[in-house]
Amino acid sequence: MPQAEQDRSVFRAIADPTRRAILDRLRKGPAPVNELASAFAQSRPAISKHLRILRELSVVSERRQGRERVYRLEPAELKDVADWILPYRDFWQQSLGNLKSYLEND
Amino acid sequence: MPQAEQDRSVFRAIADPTRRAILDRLRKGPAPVNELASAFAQSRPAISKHLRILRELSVVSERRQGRERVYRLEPAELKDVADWILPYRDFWQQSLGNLKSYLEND
DNA sequence: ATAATATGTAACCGAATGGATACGCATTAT
DNA sequence: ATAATGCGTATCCATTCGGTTACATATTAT
Repeated sequence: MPQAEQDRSVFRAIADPTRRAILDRLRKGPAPVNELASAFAQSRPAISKHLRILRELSVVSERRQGRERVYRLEPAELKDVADWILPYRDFWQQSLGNLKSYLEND
Repeated sequence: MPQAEQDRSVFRAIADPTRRAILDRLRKGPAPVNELASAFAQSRPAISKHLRILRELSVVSERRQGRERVYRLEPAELKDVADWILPYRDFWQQSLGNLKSYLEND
């Protein structure tokens, strides 16, 4: 039986906590690899692999500057996540509403 | 060297497309396992395993009803995802703004 | 009582994941 | 010209993942 078709969506990209931390860092502005890697206990090649995944999913872009590679956040693809989560918002707002009326009517 | 500490966050839960589809289905209302499983080509035990992961992360709850187990969406934990994605929204709104002014001023 | 139904779990398996180390290749410094 | 720096890639390895089939257990139907 064939495996489930590879899920190369941005949901996989943000499943890893290291990659989320990289993205969080890049929100403050572009950064070269060594700076990104210095924030983690892992080896630099490990960070390179994470960056590659983020690159391939277009969540970050890279531009060469001298011998450095400066990475920049490209959040457009993250919109898929925001769009997916959106309808669920109604649910926990509704739950909050239920709690509110429960507290008020009791 | 120890492996990365297990990421048992809801981000892992929604990384799998089958689990996202289960959650999407449950937005329409609670459902027993067989009904959930009938939507997929996979075996029922495979779905049971997905449900277990969602259960352990409190993204769904289960109540026994006769010999069925009815699963219900518990979206509170999904708020972590919504909270995480929120600051990125500013970025793509900003990008849209840049595009808009580019189009207008050219 | 027995059979059928609904579902979870155990055991197993191949592929993917995330890490490490070793190496190669540009680019910059000396 | 040579050394040092920055970073990607190749290879390897253990663990996790997502699937399967076989089985166990509880509930309902006959």
